[in-house]
Amino acid sequence: MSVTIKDVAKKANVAPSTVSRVISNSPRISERTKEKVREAMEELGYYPNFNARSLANKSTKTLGVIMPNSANKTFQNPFFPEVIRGISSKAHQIEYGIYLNTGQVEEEIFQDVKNMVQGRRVDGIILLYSKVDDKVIGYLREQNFPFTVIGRPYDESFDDITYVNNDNYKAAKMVTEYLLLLGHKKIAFIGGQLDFVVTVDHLEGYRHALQNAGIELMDEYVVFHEELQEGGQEAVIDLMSLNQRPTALIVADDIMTFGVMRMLSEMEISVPDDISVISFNNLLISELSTPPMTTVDINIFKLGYEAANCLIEQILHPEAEPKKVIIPHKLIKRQTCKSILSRDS
Amino acid sequence: MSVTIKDVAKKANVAPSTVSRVISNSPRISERTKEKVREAMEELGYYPNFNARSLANKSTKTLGVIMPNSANKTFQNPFFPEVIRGISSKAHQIEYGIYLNTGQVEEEIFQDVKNMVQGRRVDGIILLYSKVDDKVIGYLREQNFPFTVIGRPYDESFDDITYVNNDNYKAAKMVTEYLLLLGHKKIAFIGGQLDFVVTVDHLEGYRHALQNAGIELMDEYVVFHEELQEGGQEAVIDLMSLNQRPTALIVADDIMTFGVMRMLSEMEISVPDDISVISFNNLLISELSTPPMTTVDINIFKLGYEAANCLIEQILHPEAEPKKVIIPHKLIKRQTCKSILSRDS
DNA sequence: CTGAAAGCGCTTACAG
DNA sequence: CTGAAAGCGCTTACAG
Repeated sequence: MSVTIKDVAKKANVAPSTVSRVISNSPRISERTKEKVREAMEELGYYPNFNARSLANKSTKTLGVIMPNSANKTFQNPFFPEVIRGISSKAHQIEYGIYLNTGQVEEEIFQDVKNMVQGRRVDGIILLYSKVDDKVIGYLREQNFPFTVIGRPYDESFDDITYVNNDNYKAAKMVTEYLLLLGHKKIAFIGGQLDFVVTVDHLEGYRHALQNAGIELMDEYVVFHEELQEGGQEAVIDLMSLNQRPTALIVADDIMTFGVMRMLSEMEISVPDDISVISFNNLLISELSTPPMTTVDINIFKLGYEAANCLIEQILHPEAEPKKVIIPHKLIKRQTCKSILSRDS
Repeated sequence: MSVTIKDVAKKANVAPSTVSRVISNSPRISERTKEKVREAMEELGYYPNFNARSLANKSTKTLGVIMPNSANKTFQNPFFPEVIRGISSKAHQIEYGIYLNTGQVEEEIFQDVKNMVQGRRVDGIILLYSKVDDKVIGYLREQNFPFTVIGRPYDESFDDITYVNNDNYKAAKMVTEYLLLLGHKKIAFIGGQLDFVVTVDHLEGYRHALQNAGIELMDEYVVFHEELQEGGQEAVIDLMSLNQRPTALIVADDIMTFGVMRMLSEMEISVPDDISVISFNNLLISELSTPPMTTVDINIFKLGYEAANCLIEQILHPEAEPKKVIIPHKLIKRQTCKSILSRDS
């Protein structure tokens, strides 16, 4: 029922193979014939069938995008629409599409990836998360299937993996140093899920900054929470119940910070007068907290864009060297951090 | 290089057609043969090639999901991950995949849709938005391609369109009535983009509620803003500059409410003591505002789930009647609305 | 219950 | 510069 290459061929009085060559704009076809064929295509409203093309070509022109498990509330983090916007922006440029995978649990995701890869449903894969000991990464490597991860693969020995990341270690270190400069010594750290590599990196940065400043790390000051929203609130309760309340909080994610600030406000602890808060990501809504939060911009859009870029490179040049791209971060000072130097002196 | 049906056939000593039947679990194949073939598949690590299957089958087992234009900041609304989670949940059940489209501008989206449809890249389409006079809807209708829209198609004459929606008119009416009951008479309305059908419906509900209460609608109390975040803030400035300041605000979306509350706080107008605020959507983060916002839960997940459900129905039974599914909404009372009856008496 | 053959709609050596 | 033919990896009437 759909118009095929044959219909066009008949109409234009050429062979189907010629039509095919016109579609791919082969230089071996004369301009006159091209004209003729294009007219026929126009008149008949011809559109190439994607599956036929993919089958013959062994190329799907689509990128697989794997989200973290959707059972987790992290899924609703506006981080994802924004990375996807970045990916999609690059993909569009070169006329690739996006096949989105959102499994509920890890095993489901793993099976989906297998199907995508072996079933040749996509030409390459972008992993939107990077977890400690992730089966998916292992599988993709052993299949030698093009993929890039957003974040850093946990295992250092995986130096053949292309990834796009922020320097999360450095960002966390910088943030801690910033608080130290403001006179804070009791700095707590509210991290995300411990099996995400980013959490590990943040923690390291925090640790080293304290160490360099000669401040002992207090275990009670370091907490991790799975659920973004509730997590932030529980963390605050824990920390504020301590004898030695922290004077500053480093929070893994802006959304979590909303929970943190809300809880603080319920306890009538004022930000930044009583406590400073700083977080990561600079989501669009992060400037809408009251007061607007100080956070680290990680350029989410670019993370996505570059990931797509690297993946395409790999697909086109499978033999090229793996790339490691670091997207710069930037401290966005707003109103949740305050110097306490005056207090002490 | 990949294992094909032929390889399996050879290994299992049967014809390729038999292997194909085993894959589709045809009842006409004996259990013994099935066993044998499955073993061979297992040993060889066979996975069906998706494109070949789609081509022969004329079915891609994938759902196209069209997002609103990504140039707009609405794109980052956590509404989208949540609908997608709903869609994806249903899709997974029946082993369908999701092909995600995110054009930057309307024309691009329109072209993409054409390619998806004509190129048979997907079996059906879910539109995640519903705009006044949308070309895409017109096109899909005329192509007689299966699709469902989340929201309500603008043109009433399009009664052949399947959609999943909230009763946004009723929700807005209820919200207004709730504020009236609390004693508010000066109620302002901060709507979203006027070319989204949901905005139109909200406005109608607001209007009728006021009318029923015998309160004249003041034009200055009705504002619309495109950009979610800045929009909310500008709106507040406009409204608070009026001689007759409103005592209550109805805001189109929770994210916008963050902007609204932030601005109010800067003006040292206290919520809910000086002004009540109520909004729509009940995003996860909506309970993290300070104070936590009163909002209308629209069950975003279910909106997505049902949309996928309806679409699948259409794909499987093209002749079935179009469906109109209304997902119930629910007022979530938190802490941004306050009765002002005491004041007056 | 199973096989041989044609077909899905393209692409691409091979020939001329 | 163009065409005829084989092939991509499946499915599905048709036969037996």
